[in-house]
Amino acid sequence: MDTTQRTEQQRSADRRRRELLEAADRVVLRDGPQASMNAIAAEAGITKPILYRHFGDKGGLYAALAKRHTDALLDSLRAALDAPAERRERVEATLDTYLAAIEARPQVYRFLMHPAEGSSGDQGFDVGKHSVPLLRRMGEELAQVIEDRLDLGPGSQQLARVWGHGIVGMMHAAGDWWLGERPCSRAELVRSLADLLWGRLAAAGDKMGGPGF
Amino acid sequence: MDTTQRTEQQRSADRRRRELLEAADRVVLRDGPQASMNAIAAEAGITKPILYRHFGDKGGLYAALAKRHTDALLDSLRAALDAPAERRERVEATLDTYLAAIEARPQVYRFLMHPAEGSSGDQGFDVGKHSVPLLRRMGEELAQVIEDRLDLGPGSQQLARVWGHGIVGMMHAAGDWWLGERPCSRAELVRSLADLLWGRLAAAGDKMGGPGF
DNA sequence: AGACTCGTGTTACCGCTAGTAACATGCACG
DNA sequence: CGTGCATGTTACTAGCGGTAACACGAGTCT
Repeated sequence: MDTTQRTEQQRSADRRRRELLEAADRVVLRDGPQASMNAIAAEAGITKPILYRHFGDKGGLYAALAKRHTDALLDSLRAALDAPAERRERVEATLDTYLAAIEARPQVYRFLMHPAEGSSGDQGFDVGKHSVPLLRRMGEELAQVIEDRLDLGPGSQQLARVWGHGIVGMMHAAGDWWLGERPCSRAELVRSLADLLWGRLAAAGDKMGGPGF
Repeated sequence: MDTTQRTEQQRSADRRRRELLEAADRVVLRDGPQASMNAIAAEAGITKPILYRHFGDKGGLYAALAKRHTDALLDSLRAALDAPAERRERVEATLDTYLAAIEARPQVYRFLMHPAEGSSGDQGFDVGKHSVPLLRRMGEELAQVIEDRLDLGPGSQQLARVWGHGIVGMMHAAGDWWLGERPCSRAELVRSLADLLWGRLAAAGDKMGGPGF
């Protein structure tokens, strides 16, 4: 009875937890990254302390919420990355998948990327410790794929990690800028970025005299 | 006399403004991005409303403070970008300059990159509107250099802008990750990133059967 | 001289936030 | 029946960004 009861309660708690996360999701979709704990609690039809009992603090709620979307996005990216096609096509598909995701749900994207966690405490503040986990996870994941699939010679592991984080950062910054200004279509952006990764920067000729950029 | 008086007052106000900015600088260096207006006012030996009379709101103070460091960093980057050397060397010098800067003053860097402006208001929240200005400025600047110096054929302006923001994002993300984990020396990181930009990703061979990444 | 303005500074407050303590209620187990 | 235990509430703290209202000193006009 003890174990059954326990699982029963556990399941109930998990269900409640999921409900709360969905409510939080709705609020974030509506209000963006500044969604307050009060607003989320109200949306869920309860009050703050319950939220805190479930998630500890705002960071905990943020982490749980972020994990959902991050996992979902990473699944899509993995699928694009593992599709049966040429390397260039895969890269383009992956870029396009990411860009389509941030285009479809910009509010969620903002929440994930710019949590705006400026609260008290955190006096020590180790640099990079509170950095956005989505970018890091994408970077590490991509690094793994690169290392697994590419023959990079000696020092391949470190090279792959640098590239993983670098490419993810490129995708992120370009996407952020593109989302704000919409200077071109998604396909054009994808193609331009892939061209950059394919070495067109180094291959391009100088425009005028002297050594070009 | 009116004009003289006016300039006198203006100079006095400017001096005070600079003093306040330096105090803010000190606090940010000490407390990181969560530096509060109260703390900055206390450091400057005054109280909050004066700060607000000078800078309007926290965003104004942030903007003024950011402009200083951003301008300084951009000057360094321009210098590295304009040095008389081969393209690859310039790229490496620029990357190294940026990384050296964030390595030397990580707190300031965090303040510039992650301002954590989560306050009230801003209900509308247009995506990308409040994005980090340093990254954008660096991206635009780099885009200009690329467009000026490289022969990219048709659509060169858009391509240059995409690349500018993409490269800056790559540099930023890789630098952020590197600063947190320190997995290698600065020189190694610079070399790896330059290799990425030079197309080694596309040139690398597959490791096992089937089409590689 | 006296009144008037203006920049500089203060205290005391508002509304908001994250987070918590203390108290109430329902429900299963001995 | 009473005893835990989870769930829920109200009411609070401390601190934030931001502001209104008041006070003082210096220069100016009549």
